[in-house]
Amino acid sequence: MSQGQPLQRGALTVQGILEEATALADDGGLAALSMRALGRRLGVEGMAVYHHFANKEALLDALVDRVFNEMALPEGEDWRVGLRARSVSERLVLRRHPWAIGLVESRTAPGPITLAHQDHVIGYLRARGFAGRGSAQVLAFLDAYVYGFVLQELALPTDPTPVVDVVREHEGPSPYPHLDALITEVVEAGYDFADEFDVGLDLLLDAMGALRG
Amino acid sequence: MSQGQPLQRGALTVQGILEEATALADDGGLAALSMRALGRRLGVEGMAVYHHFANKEALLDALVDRVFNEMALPEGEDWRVGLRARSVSERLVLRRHPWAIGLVESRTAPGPITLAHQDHVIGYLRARGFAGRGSAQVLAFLDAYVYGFVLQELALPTDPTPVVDVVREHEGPSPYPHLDALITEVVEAGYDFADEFDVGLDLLLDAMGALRG
DNA sequence: TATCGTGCTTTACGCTGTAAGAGTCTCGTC
DNA sequence: GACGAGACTCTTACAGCGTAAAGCACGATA
Repeated sequence: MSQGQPLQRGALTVQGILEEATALADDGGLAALSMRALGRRLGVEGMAVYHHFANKEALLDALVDRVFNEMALPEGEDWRVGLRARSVSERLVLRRHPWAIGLVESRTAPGPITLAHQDHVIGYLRARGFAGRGSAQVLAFLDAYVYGFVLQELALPTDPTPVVDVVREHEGPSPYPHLDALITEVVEAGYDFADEFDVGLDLLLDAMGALRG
Repeated sequence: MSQGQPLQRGALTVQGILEEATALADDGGLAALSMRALGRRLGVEGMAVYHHFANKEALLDALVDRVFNEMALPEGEDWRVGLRARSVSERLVLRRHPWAIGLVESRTAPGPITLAHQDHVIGYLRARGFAGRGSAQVLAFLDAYVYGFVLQELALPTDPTPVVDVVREHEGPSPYPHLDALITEVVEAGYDFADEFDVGLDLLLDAMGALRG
């Protein structure tokens, strides 16, 4: 699967293609994942991939599905502990593959790995006192929080100084007085947005108790 | 701004371009928004747009920023009521422009409208007992929930029957027993995922009280 | 009237996904 | 061993993409 050297005939496998496609997207974003670039990386012409996937959409479907394989399943008796671990893992996986969350929006047919993952979580919750609808709600609300938080993290500039400059770049009264104050009080006091994930997660987990039984 | 008829020289404005670009993306998704298609809709060659926006990225930046104009700002004394109204509006706007949430991921420099919106919300929260960090947390957690929920809504198939078929399409024991049970108990009893938004939102708003003062 | 800048068009380049067809290699069967 | 059938890959081609560069036409200014 390494770059450049041509493969033996038949050495192109679905697994291998998915691995290289993931690596390609991880490195250069979704835009870098073209069929030709993927072929190049596999030591093959781009069109060769079409013998293993009907079209690019099918490849992307499989890619998204595969991401769920990396997410930890909830474990242990205490559902708060189990769900927290799963959510933490989910966030890390989505940060590792930033292209995945952008793809979710456009694909409406969950793959087998995704279904198996969700099936497991639902079963886990049902065994711990969450009734039918309650289990679905807990899964949906936690996922919503994780997806949304990661989305904000990805949109966060790696270097905040230009934004800070924009907020403060003015003469006379600031156009964004409250953001200005927030920067002074919080951001400049060593605030790390990533730390807030656990805070919000614990608040949400506490709230989920109301959906039990 | 209507389709087809050529414009007078100079009739192409930033506002007009943004309006048509939004309509184009609303209708056919982000993929339908090409510079040539946009020009066609404006009665102009695609390249003409480049006299008003440096490149497509700049256009997309402005599009995302403009979306924030449609979101209601929080109002009233009761912060729970004010925030709930804002979140409900935010969700509706994101559903109206499904392409917007996919764009957020890739743009790290918030525009002036976005900044003004956030500034207002932070000010609103500060005036109602949320200290520096607390106000930032409330905004982040609520947005995370709304973004993530809408993301799931957009990924939801408009017609769930094919997914139901996949879950149940088996001989012998179901590969997804808990999802199968969930469908029986909940989905087939007239479950509407959209209704869950308010449930989760109220739980989260209750939890936000802990960040006050 | 001559000049200039603005706003739009034209042309061109390298990229994209993928349809169609032409090889070529590997098998199972006789 | 010969042969037919598939499976697999490559080649070619097409329409569309973002956008650099240059050209053209008009209104305002000198």
